[in-house]
Amino acid sequence: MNYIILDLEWNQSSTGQEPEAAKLPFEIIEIGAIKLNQERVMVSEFSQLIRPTVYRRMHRITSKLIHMRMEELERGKPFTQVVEDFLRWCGEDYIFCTWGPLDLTELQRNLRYYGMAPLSRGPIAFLDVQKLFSIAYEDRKSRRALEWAVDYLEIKKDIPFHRAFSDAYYTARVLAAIRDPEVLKNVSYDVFNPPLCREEEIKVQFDTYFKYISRTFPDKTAALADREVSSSKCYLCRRNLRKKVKWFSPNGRHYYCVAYCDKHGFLKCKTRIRKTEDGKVYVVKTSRFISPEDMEKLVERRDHARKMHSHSRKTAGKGPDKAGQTRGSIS
DNA sequence: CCGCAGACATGACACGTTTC
DNA sequence: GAAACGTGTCATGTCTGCGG
Repeated sequence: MNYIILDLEWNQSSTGQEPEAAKLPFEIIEIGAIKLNQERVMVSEFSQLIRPTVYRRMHRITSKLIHMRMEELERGKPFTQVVEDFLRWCGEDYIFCTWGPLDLTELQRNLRYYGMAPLSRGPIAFLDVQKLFSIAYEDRKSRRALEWAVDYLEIKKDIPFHRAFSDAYYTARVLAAIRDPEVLKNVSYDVFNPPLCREEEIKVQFDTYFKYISRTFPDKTAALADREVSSSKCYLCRRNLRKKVKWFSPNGRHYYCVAYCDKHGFLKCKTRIRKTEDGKVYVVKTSRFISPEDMEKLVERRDHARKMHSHSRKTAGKGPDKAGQTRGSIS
């Protein structure tokens, strides 16, 4: 399997007034890519400018960043042709790799705008090299700028940043620098097209956690009522577990619970509600085993939310409530 | 019935980080 | 500038139980 390291440059409305802005907030103006083989050795490259059809002026911040002028883009080819060439160049057996989670979403949005065939019916597995860098060299959570990672790894900066090809090139260098093959197993999913039915749902086991991306539901209540969403299952035993800490939410967007498995210990589930473009919702649930200490920390976090809540009630008199601690009603 | 709180919900922000 | 994501705080609500 090859690695296709993809980077896009895009432009946006300079006024924010264009009616197209709702359909196409970002217009892709350049595609750059590097192909690595199975051994992560560079075997091919792709670089193409795109002649814009929507935004005829370069946004001032964009132009400052990518050092490109509209006149240069006139030499570009139409988006549809460039994408066709690009996908042909990609070949058959590959996985997309990008710096950060945005590029595949914007690529698909542009494809849809031009009425082209979608890359996929549902979610697309890809490697977010920005995330892999964090897993390999930092705390798994931080997200660094590409140049930061290049400096950290002492990769020679022989071409300027912020052009599609050069950023794809540097991203490929960072990917190739990651030694531990286990890190590459941390695949991400672009959910521009969420799963529409049970069969399309994503269930993946990673080294230290399990990820579930649900099909879409009409609303949040329906999503939280679903058995698969609300369950706390040991992903090693495949058994449903009894909850020690029931579902609670410190902020209304994330939900947590802790269950206990006789064989594997405390299992923490974290559920995030995501909105789709057409107003539906889907759920991303991750499960991981935690230590008894971390279990205590989570309980404290719940109780802290409770305390903050009641404290604000007291100090504010008849006034407003604070963030509650169990915003959901997952059973 | 009213007033008062606590518990439970939820949306609107602000901040900090990244992408272009 | 605009968008996305995570985190946290603030400003609104509703529901329920208790005492009067």
